[in-house]
Amino acid sequence: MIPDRPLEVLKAIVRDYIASKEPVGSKSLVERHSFGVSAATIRNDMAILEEEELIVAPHTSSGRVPTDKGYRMFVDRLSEVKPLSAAEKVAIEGFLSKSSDLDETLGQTVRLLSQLTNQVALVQYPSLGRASVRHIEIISIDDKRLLLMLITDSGRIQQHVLEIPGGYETGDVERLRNMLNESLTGKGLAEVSAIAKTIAQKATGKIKTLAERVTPELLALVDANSQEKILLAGTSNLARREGDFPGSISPVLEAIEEQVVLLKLISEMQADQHGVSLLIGRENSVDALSSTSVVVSGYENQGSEIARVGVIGPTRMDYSSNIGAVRAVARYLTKSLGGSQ
Amino acid sequence: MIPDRPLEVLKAIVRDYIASKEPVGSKSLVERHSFGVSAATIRNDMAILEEEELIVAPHTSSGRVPTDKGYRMFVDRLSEVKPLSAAEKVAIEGFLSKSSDLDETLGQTVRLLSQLTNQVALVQYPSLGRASVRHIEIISIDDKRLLLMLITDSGRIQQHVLEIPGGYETGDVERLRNMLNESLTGKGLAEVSAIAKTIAQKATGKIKTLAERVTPELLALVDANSQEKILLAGTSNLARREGDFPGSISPVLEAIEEQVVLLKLISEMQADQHGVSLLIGRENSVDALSSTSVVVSGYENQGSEIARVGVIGPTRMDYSSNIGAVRAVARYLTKSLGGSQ
DNA sequence: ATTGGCACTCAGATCCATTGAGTGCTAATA
DNA sequence: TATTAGCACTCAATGGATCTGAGTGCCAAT
Repeated sequence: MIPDRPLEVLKAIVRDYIASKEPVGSKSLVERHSFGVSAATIRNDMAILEEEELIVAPHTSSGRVPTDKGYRMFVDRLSEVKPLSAAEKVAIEGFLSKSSDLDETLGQTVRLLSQLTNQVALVQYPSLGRASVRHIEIISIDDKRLLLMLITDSGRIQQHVLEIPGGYETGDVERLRNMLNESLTGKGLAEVSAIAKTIAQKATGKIKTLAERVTPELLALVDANSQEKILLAGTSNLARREGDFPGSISPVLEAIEEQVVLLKLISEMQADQHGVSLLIGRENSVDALSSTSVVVSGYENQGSEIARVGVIGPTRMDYSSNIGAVRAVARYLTKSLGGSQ
Repeated sequence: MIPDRPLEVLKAIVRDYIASKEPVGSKSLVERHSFGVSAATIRNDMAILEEEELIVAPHTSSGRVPTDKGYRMFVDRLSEVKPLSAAEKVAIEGFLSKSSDLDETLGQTVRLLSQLTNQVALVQYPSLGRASVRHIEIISIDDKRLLLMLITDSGRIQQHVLEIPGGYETGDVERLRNMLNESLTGKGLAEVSAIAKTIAQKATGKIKTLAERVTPELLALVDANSQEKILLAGTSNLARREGDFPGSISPVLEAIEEQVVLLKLISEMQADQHGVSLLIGRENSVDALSSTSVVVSGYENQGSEIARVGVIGPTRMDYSSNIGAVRAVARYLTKSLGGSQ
């Protein structure tokens, strides 16, 4: 319904605004781009865009600035994902091919992504919800303490130290471990709860009391710790973009530090056609983040999405590049996990 | 050499400046404090302080502001550590008595400290350097991968997943584990390198090749990963103090994100009489941190300091409270570790 | 050693005129 | 009907100019 040229104008406005931080006016627009029409015509087009709430003027008779809706239109219909440069690809390959350890891989990924985009990068740990048990380990640290570990098929390792009354021998612990592994390996985390209880019942004597001490902790690992977890990097990149935030950046930083909020945000996002999903400005429900945009993509293991990775930055960000970088990093991460997990 | 009253004046200047953010002048000084002398006399005293470079005037004929040297004098000779309120003590007790898991304890500690002080809090992981091996664990994740773990007597757990050629049985792995534990448990980390090599030599057949694969990784855990590690919390507290930094806060945030720099900083600090040590402003060598101060204290396990905990904030901070909070948290942390490690 | 008095300084607030990028509208044009 | 040139108008930003007041340094008197 909106004719073509006005849309082209919108595209130009978004690009110029991203580049210059200044509201862009009709004159500078015809100078920088060759529309083949006069500034007056562009002004007419801009009137249409303003009518549609795609752009807005910060004050009467100043240049225009894209609205959230304008950015949305831009990314959905007007922009192309910018492919990474060769150098960037090399950087990614080099970074991610190093390790087979999940913690390290994710840590590197998030740092890489923040460098690539100059934004705050985030990566979500594979959620325990859909994972299954690969291995359970119980280690005697000394006669009064055990280290309980849960390794899932996504490679995530959870551990917890717990205290027990003395008097157990290595054999006891080992027997319990074997029992747990036999019945739980391969099972989905959701099933662990029920199964673990029957184990505690089946056991006898010393082992039973030990099992009664251990299984609640195991459930706690599955349950309480199945709270998702997020890794952040490059927080200072936000501060560098200080001018892009009205007032102070401190509420923004606070909101980002609040993992729960972030997690809710990124898990509710639905991937679009590119496998990348984004929230622009007030599209998210967190007030403090009303002038930020979030770009995330899922990464996979064994063919299904296990968690998400992305960046968060000012609404006025370079969407083309950031979408490209997030998508690429997500792919490489998937590849890197698939190779070794 | 500096008479008493001028020092009292310095004390008042520091306090007023911390409270008001405004350079403080002679008149407001006599109003707020009862020195029993006139403003003119205070001015004379201030001239002495300025002579000694303890205070400075931002511009001719404005109020005075403490210099780094002035703050130093204040904390060393003029201020008392402010004891925590009862409520704060309760908060600390409640927080730290929960868990016996090192990761959790440190994570809680750093968040607690940042809330208590409204500053950026940091806690250093127990350094591996002085620690000894409590336990080594090798777990078969599947037939091609092992999880190698190193648990030290400070409670720190390091882990790494490594790939091995197939064809090993559980027994092989177990045997190697036992060998490693027998020779390494209780040994200092510095000795691990030498001992591990002899083990690889002593072993035979399958075990030998396995050992040859595993020991380098074990050394890597000890060595490369004995890079110290720091946990941060409350970064947004810095942003809230934005006005306290000349120019932008972003270089400050960058410097703080740079763990290496921070680590160097806090490990070089020497504890003073209170068990707390601090760097004020340019006393530290990092340029970006020239308008921040760092307050740290060591925490102990088995009677000797294993790492440090503290806060970092603007030079214009409330030293009395922050020193109190850091000291208290360090003590409780020591207690908490002593109880369960 | 302390004080009242006084001239002096200077950052910051307030006011005002100027500037210029940018707009909306209208009437002419293709 | 779409485009354009022209023009009056708006308003943020800029740059003096002026005023104000907190604060100083110094000196002579106590």
